[in-house]
Amino acid sequence: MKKTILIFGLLILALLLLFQFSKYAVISGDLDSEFAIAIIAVVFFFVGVYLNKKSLQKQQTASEVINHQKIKDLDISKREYEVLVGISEGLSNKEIGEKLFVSESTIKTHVSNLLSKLNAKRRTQALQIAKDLNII
Amino acid sequence: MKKTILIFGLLILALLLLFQFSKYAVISGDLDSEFAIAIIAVVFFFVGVYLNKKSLQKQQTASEVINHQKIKDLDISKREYEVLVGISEGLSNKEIGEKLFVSESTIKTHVSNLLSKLNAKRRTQALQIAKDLNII
DNA sequence: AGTGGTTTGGTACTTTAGTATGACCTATTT
DNA sequence: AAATAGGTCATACTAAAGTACCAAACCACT
Repeated sequence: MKKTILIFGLLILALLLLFQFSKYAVISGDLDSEFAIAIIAVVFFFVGVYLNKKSLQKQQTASEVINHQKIKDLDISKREYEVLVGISEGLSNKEIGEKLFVSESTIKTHVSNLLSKLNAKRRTQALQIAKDLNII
Repeated sequence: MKKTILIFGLLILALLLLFQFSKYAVISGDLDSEFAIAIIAVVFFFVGVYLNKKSLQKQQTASEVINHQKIKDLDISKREYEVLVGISEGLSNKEIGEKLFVSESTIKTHVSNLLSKLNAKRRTQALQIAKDLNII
């Protein structure tokens, strides 16, 4: 938040400087007035694009970026998370085992632990919960 | 696509008119030059915001709106789709049956048909495929 | 060197999921 | 009226998924 305010302040300052600079450049005859206006138009156009992108980005991060902190809070280990990813790819326990080079038994253990940590009864429910928590 | 080009054309035209108008307004003394520049800056700022929003919207609609046509193409019936939604909510066959007021057997039939229509081996894979096709 | 957490893996078991098949009912279409 | 498509349900079966419990190996850390 503080960072945002700082960036905004600097931006406004820069724009005012550009404004004043182009005004004096035109007065002193170094710059064509139409050209100066065109520069200002282009600059403000991109400022609009930039600010809009920034504000939209923030809305997205809330629902699309995975929440690593939540994973830690739930005590989900790296291996368990890899298994969760395998589940989300629609793989069977056997296929996940082949992907991670371990036995199906191991995957079953991980899945079972994962389900209790996510408070889910089935792998499909685990997916739904994981999506809700933005950890997948 | 044609609509987009039309809007862009009209936009550029309007901007050029604004440009010319403000220039003559300044020359004729009806308008202060700094004020005119400020108007242009503001207008271009919002043009930037608008265009950016438009372009980002299109990227989202492609991946977030469900594709009803695809559902028809895959011959997925209303009931089967309801079952698919149940699966995506992490429900068991029995729970889906209770939700839709039919027996578990019926759900099993629907699921089985759904899997073959989606070319999936498991319900989790069906979810992954359904998301890929934007039908869920 | 021992402790704790993770990973691995097995056995034995219960529960869901999924397949195959057949049957019946009901709209809709031909 | 007969065919068609969708929905319903059952039985019987196979295949996954999931639970419980145990045990060994590994790594990081003190």
